[in-house]
Amino acid sequence: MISDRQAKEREIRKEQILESALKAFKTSGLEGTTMDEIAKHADFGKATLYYYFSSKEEIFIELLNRGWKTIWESIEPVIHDNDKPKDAFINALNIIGGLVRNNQSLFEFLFTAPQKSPTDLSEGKPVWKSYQTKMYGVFQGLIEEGMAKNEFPKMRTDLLMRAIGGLFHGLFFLGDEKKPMSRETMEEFITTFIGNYGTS
Amino acid sequence: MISDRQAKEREIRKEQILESALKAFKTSGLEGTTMDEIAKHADFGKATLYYYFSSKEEIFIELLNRGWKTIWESIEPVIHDNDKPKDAFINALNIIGGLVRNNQSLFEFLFTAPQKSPTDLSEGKPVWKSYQTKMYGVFQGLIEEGMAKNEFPKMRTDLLMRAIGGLFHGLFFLGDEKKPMSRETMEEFITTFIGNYGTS
DNA sequence: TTAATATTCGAACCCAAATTCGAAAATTAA
DNA sequence: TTAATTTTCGAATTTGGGTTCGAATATTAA
Repeated sequence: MISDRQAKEREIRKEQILESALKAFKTSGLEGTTMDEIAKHADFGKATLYYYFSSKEEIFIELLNRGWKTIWESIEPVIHDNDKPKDAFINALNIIGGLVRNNQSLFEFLFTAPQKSPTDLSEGKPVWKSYQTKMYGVFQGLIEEGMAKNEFPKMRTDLLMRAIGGLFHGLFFLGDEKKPMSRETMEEFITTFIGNYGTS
Repeated sequence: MISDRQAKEREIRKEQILESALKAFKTSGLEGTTMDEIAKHADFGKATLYYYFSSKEEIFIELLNRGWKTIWESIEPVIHDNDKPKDAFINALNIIGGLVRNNQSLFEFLFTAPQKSPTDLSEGKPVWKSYQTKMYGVFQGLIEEGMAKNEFPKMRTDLLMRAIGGLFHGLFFLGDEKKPMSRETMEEFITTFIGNYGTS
């Protein structure tokens, strides 16, 4: 037995825990955060966390899964709305930029944490990885089309990917201030570096 | 009493340990690496590590100190060898690129690890931080000069710094392959994105 | 060869943090 | 109101991993 409302409340509590984990991550890093810390933020007893998640790892996996799902579902529908690959590409970046702006901590976690996860003991690729892979695939495709149409400078696709990825990452996550970056600023930067988008 | 050769041997063993720590870091991340792991790589007993370093933290601090010192000392002498700030800037990047190419793991550690160090319990800024600060200062100066001379696109200095930093980072450290990047490729990329360096 | 010193390491020790237990409290169903 | 179920958490328990101890072993000095 489990009423509809109950399920909803349970979900809310899960989210509360996830947010708390994020706060903790922001100050203590991935390995550094403790269950106590999370519990404190969430205003639950430590033991209660285990009623909702089976382990600390599961909490972070869940954050990754939800986060990457969000990214993918925001990107996917608009990816083919443009004739020009470069437009599609920049739109997609802008969308992600919007998400980041809305929840800086979450996306910093998404883009930073999975680098060195000793978390690879689990079976099979985790869900979030597949979203990430799909996204990279789309971007790579757009770049290749874009190059074919001379909308991008011609260079090794993977390297251009890296460059743009690094650029994006630098804009949002480097530096001390970590102030959110306006859409205009970001767009200006990306286009400045990538080429003359919008000035045709 | 401690003979000259003895001191030298001791230094060699320290380096052996530092290298091992780096290997361990590469697979397990900063918090993830254990003293056992390091000891295994270094082919020493765990306890022996404490004969050479007083703690695990000290090992990584030492890596940071030596690494950033190397960077600074490679950059510093050539930073004023050019009339054009942009030339100086790109030269400096190339120099760092060369270092990275030579010891990818070390520099990945240098540029990645210090993000979230719960290691800030120690007294005063660590030595490496000062080198890092000096380096950023120099780069910032070059960018400002460069902008004044219209060698760089005019935009907020700090943002341009981030962008270039991200670009660099992306080129060397993003992607799965992590193949070293040739000087030519890197130079081509940086100049493609930053402007028309070399094609004047 | 012997004494002093430097180096190594297996075996504790210790502690922080993840996880589990068992029982209370709160909520829902009857 | 009572029984069943869901939720909470304080108090163990366990575990992994950093650090220390004390005794060997190796090296250097005399």
